[in-house]
Amino acid sequence: MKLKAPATLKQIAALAGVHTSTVSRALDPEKRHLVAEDVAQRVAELARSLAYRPNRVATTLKTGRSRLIGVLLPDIANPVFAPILSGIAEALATDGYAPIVVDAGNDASRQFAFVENLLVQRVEGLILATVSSEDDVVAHCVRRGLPVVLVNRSEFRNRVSSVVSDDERGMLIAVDHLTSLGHRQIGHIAGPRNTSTGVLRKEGFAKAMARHGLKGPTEEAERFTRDCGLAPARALIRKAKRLTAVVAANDLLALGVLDALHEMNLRCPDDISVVGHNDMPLVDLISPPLTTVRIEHRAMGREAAGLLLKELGARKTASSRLVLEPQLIVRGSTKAIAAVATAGRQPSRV
Amino acid sequence: MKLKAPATLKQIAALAGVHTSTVSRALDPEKRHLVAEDVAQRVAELARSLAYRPNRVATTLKTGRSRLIGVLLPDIANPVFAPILSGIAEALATDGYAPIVVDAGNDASRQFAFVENLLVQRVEGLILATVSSEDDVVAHCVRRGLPVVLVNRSEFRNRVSSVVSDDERGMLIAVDHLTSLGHRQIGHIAGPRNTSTGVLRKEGFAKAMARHGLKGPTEEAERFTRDCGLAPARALIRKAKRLTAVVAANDLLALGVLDALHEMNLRCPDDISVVGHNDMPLVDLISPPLTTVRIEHRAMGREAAGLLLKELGARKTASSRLVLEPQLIVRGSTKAIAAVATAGRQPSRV
DNA sequence: TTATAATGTGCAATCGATTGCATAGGTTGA
DNA sequence: TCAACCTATGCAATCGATTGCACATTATAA
Repeated sequence: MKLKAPATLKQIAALAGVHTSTVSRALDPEKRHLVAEDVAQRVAELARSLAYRPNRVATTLKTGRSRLIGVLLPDIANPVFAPILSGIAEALATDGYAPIVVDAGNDASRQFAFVENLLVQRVEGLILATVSSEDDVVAHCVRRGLPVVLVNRSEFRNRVSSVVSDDERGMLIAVDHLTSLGHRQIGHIAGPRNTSTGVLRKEGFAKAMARHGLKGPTEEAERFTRDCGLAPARALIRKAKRLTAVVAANDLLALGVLDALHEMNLRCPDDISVVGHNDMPLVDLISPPLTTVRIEHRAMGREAAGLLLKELGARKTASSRLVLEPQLIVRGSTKAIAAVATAGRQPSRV
Repeated sequence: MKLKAPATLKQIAALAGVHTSTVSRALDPEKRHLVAEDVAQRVAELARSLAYRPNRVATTLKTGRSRLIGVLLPDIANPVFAPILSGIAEALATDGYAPIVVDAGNDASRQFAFVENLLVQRVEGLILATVSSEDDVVAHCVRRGLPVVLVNRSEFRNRVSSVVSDDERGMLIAVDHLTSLGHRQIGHIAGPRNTSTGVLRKEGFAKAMARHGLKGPTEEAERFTRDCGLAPARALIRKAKRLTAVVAANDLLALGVLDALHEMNLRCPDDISVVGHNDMPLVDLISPPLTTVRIEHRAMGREAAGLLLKELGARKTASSRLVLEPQLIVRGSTKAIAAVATAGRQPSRV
């Protein structure tokens, strides 16, 4: 298949009877004033009638600006990334940029390969949703001077900018919600310790509990998946006999908790209340509908893209950190403790 | 921020003491034989030590091949597109291609703008998941000679290649499942009539019913969303008093049906069985777990990308149409009719 | 009127890689 | 020994747009 070749500067120049450089200037809003008004008009008219679009590839070659941004996701199939991506694409589009999306997985060496590939495409910057706490990919980009913004997760060393949810605050409102319902024996299923979200939420949980003079048991999940939530949930419930509530580090882990409860013949929320994190699609539909901490993923993506664009424009920018406010969404998986007591938790526990 | 400039052919040439053209040939597997063995070795060695990567932009400018494929999605946030995208990315990567993803919405004029934007980036082809039955974007691409493959949805005029699920068959297995459970009063919530999936599944439903000598009422949803499923579901249930099952044109609509049942104090599956379509993530988790027709979206994406790559290679290809086999996934939202009768449907309906 | 400044255009190099053509050696055969 | 032929390499144009510099023309000031 052969594309109909689009118009070039040269053709317009020939038709207008001027040099290509004049055409180039006439069509660049920043340089239009260098060109006589009548010529500019004529050229603009011609360009319009020929449906001229500058060849972005040629422009990129000359100027080094590709107007492409690489986006690395750890797992496209994870529903939280869809709105992030959507927000990124939206924000980039306003400046004529477009994202190249890569489903890079969690494996560092594969990620390197993908980053190399993106660099070959001459992306101007990277948005990473993949970082672990000490990320080599980030180090690599910093070394090469490639602008990077982290989204959703962040690094501990603040080498680059990031846009994240306030993880500690998220845990605080979750714990406050539970205590206000009378819960005191609250456990936590933490995310992997090599992710900022895993660590910060765990710390946030501990701090929030401390504010109420409480201390709750914690079990760590290996990864943020439903399956990986099952084992730690079992362990948690078995160890802490008097537990009345569990806060999970994200919704998928919360689903794992529900699986564990089911397995152990415990009811949610009658025996144990459960709180998730993210408010991903469909968690309002499960049984019981999940009480969770909502994160504005779309806004997060938008902000991350905006930040990156800003950094592309600036010569040098201090890395900044944007923290979004989470919001508690109360649904059916949490319930007042009074009810728990009368609902006869002990019997069902043997 | 400034990038450390990567190595160029010229630098390697200088170091190797040969001309750039020799370096170019030495590094191109197809042309390596034109170059003396020792020189080729030396150049390859040098290239490796400098971590040389050809500047794709320059190559594109010269050869016209960008190795980028544009992907137009109607709605990134819809969970079915994640695996499609993932499959596309995977298949493209094997040939060194990468996707540029655009969340183009359903609005035709916006879609045009996005396509223009992609053309400016010199994408070599397009994968559209957006098409409506008579799609102007397709017409536009065909006119410009841009290779296009449709995925998930197709056109009625077979102007371009497509990869879709066998929609009729999907409805057949859904209806067969229900009839085997004893259902005879089965309704259908159809998708929008400007999508192939909407129309074909509706037809498939009618045909499947006819095979059993049945005829079922149908209501059409305006769009494939949970919200848009609510109203037609209400209407359907109100009109067809003796309905015992509903087949929805996709999972989101099925969720709308569940919402409607809930609202009307009907139970699923005890009062009414519900079947969805797509088997999108998490529908196994809702209450009741959704019986649905599974489509291999990932494979669909992979095949579509493969098809496009094949067409890029060929001079001229007849448009082909790849139809994938769907599979019924039986879960908790469907139940034998006998149980329905004894479960006392009439009372709860008053 | 002449020197000076301002304005509008053109020239040509450049970004980095590719490729048809030319050519310098070297080989072969008669 | 010389023509005919290979082989390996270099030369230079090219893709399309951008941009510093130079030049020509006109406007302004003295």
